[in-house]
Amino acid sequence: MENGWSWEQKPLIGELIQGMELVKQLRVQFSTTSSSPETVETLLQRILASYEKALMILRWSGSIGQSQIEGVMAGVPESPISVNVSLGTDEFDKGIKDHQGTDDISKKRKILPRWTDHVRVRSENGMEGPHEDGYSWRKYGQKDILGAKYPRSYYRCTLRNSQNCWATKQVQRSDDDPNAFDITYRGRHTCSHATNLVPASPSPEKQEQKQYNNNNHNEQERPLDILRDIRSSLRIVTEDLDSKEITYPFSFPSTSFGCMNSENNGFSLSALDRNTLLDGFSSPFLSPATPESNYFAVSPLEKSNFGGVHNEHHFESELTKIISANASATSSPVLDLDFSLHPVEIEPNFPFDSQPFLS
DNA sequence: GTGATTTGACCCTA
DNA sequence: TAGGGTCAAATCAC
Repeated sequence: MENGWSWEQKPLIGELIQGMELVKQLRVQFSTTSSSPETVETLLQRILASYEKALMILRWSGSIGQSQIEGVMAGVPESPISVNVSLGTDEFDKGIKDHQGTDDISKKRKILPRWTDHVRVRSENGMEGPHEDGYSWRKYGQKDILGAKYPRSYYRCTLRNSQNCWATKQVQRSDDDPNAFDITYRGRHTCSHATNLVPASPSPEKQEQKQYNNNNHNEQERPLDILRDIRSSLRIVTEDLDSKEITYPFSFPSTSFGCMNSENNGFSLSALDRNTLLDGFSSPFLSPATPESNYFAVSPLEKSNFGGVHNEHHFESELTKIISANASATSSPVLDLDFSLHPVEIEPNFPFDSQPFLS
């Protein structure tokens, strides 16, 4: 990055300003007797989201030390599932480049857009079965990888032919932890499988998430409870920090929101896609509108922020900052951009109510 | 019989 | 040219 601040400064400032605005609103809410607890909680969540993102932006720019981040990350409970997201703009650019000409149906290797979702999944029973991610995959190959103890398996969407869905994933058992699987998603699902899929016999994880989603759909669970559940169902992996590989619960809606624009040879989001995407983020943190994921999502206010982003690539970068806690941990492809996310969390006892903060 | 998996060969990229 | 990704025939499972 030629300038550590040039590109992320605006969103950072935006997040901080928004956080302040929300705090002011919160103060007003506190001062009015008519405000419901839900309203206050919603505002709190949006504030948290803004500050989390601001901190992430700072972290990307190297302005915050890892130790500080780890400090606020303390206290995150463990779960069998962890998500490891690594982002690379090289991959993204490559994806844009590679996708050119994918319409030709030659027998040459199909060049998929190479944005990837790198996920590490841990399986407590050691079985290679933690890969339920809402999609149906067919294994089409296995390969011994140089330097890897275990072979890499290749899967593609079973709806490849019927719905022309070219999403693939690679699953490789971790060398150092045989119970862990590194899953790399390539390409995006264009099929409708995920939203229609009803697993015949869902795993406990699935059942748990299903129940969780039902709660979301019924909107019976209070947002903070949801947030607490998300935290309790996720494990933040802090391993491998030396290699700068970050780990953070992170995902996108499974809904396909992007498309390649062959005219300008770039990644773009159609108006419909944008709406679809943003609608998926329409409620604070969690999106009942989206069937399978639990999101730390963009608040409605942030829609306007997105709207202010003129550069589509930049818009995409904004999307990568959306933190998601997906109980299934593997279901949502993520752009593989070349910067790293680092764990960020606001301390639960952050003194929002302190006078200096509110003033 | 149908669909999924395995596996060796082929092809592409770096 | 080596290594990784995909194809497709053979095999397996239901």
